[in-house]
Amino acid sequence: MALRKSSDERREEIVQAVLDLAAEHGVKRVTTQAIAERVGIAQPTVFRHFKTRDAILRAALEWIGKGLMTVLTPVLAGSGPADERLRQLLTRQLQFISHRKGLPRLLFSERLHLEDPELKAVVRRIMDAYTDRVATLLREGIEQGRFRSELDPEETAQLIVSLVQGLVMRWSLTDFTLSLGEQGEVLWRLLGPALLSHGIERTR
Amino acid sequence: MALRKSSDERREEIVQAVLDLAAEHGVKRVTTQAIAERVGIAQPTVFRHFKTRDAILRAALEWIGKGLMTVLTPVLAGSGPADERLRQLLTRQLQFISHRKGLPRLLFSERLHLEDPELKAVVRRIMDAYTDRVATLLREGIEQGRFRSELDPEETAQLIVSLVQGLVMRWSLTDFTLSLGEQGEVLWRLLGPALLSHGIERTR
DNA sequence: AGAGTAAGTGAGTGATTGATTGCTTGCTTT
DNA sequence: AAAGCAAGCAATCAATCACTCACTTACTCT
Repeated sequence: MALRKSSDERREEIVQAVLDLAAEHGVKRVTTQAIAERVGIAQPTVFRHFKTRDAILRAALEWIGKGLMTVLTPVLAGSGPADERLRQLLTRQLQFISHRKGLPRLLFSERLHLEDPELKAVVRRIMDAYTDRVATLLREGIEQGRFRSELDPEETAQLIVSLVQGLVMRWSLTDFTLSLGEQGEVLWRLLGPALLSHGIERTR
Repeated sequence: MALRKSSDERREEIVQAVLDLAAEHGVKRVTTQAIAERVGIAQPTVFRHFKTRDAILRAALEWIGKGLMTVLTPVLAGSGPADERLRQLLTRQLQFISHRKGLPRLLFSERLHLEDPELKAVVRRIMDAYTDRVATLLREGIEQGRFRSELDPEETAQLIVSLVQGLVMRWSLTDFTLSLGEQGEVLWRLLGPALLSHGIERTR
C-alpha cells in the first residue's frame, strides 16, 4: 500500500516539511512525529533517512544556505556600479527570505545556537560568507569613488548584515505581516546617504 | 533548617536566577528544577511563587523592560541637541544590554514568541515603546535642523531599532565575544552620515 | 501560648518526544 | 524466480519536565 521512494527523495521531502512546519509553528514544534505526518510516513521511518533530529535541521539550513548563495552570485559577479549592485543584493536577499519563512525560525531558534555546536557553525558560516560578499562590494564601490572613502568595509558590512538580520527578526516577530520586499527600499533610503560619497540621494 | 523568606524576596531571587541561567545556557534549559537549585529551594516551591513557568519568564522580561526604561528616561528628558542625545541613547542602551546577557536569550527564544502570546505582547510592548522614543528624538532633531528634513521619523526609528536588534543578535550568536559597548561608536559612524543634515561628519 | 497563614517539601503523575528494535513488504538485479 | 536490500511500520523505551498533592514546618498576630 505505502509507496516506496528513494531515500534521496524522502530526504528532500523531509527537508521541505521541516521548512514548512518551522514557518508555521516554529522549530520547537517540528517534532519527528509532525514531520512524519506531513510527509506521510511513520515516525520511526524518519530515522531511516536521518540519523538524528538535529541532522534534519542541519540539512534544512544547508538547503537554504545553498539557495541563498545561488540567488546572490549573479549580482556579485556583475561589474556595474557597486552601489546599484549592493542595492540589488539587498533587495534580492530580502525577497528570497520573504517567501521562506522557515529560515528566520531556524536561524533564531535556540535549539540551533545552543544545543548543537555544529548547527551553530553552519549558521555562522553562511553569515560570514554573506558579510564577506558585502564587504567586497563595498571595497569595489570605494575604489569606484561611489562610496565614501572613510568607510571601513568590514565594519560597515557587519552593520549592514546586522541591519538585515534585525529586519528579518522584526518580520518574524510580527508574524510576517511586515512586507519584507518593501523594506528593501526603506533600507536603502537610510543606507544610501550613509554610504554614497557625493550625496547623490540628498537632492530635494 | 531552611530559611523562610517572603514571597516578594523569592520572586526577585527567582527572576535573577532565570536571567543568569538564560545567559548561561539559553531559555530552554531554564527548567523549574534548575531555577530551584540556583535559588536553593525545592522545585515545587517555585510554583508557590509563580503560577506557571511562563509567568516566571514574563516577570523576568518585565523586570528587564523596567530597567531599560529607567536607564533611558534621563536621556530622553534632556533638552540638548537631538543628535547628541540619540548617540547617548544608543550607547547607553548597548551598555545596559551588554551586562545582561539573559536579555537576548529571552528575546530571541522561540518559546517566548511562539508559545505564549502574552509573552510576545510583553516583548512587542517594550520594543514599540523604545521605537517611539527614538522616533520622538528624530522628530526633535529634524525640528532643530540637525537631522535631514527628508527623514521619515517612524520609518527611520524602526530601522535603527532593527539595527540595534541585529547587533544584539550577532553578539548573542557569537557567544558574547563581540564588545557591545564599542559597537555604539561603530554604529554611529554609519548612522551619523545617514541622519545629519549638514554633512558634519563628512569632512575629510 | 495558641491559632492562622504561608513557605517549604518528597513523592508522584501525565504528557511529550527522540530514538530503538524486530519484523514485514516492496523494488531491483541477476 | 529467488536473493538481497532498502523502505516501511507497530510497539515500546527512556528521558525530560511542568505541574499537583498531601503533608510539615516556620513565622506572625492576637
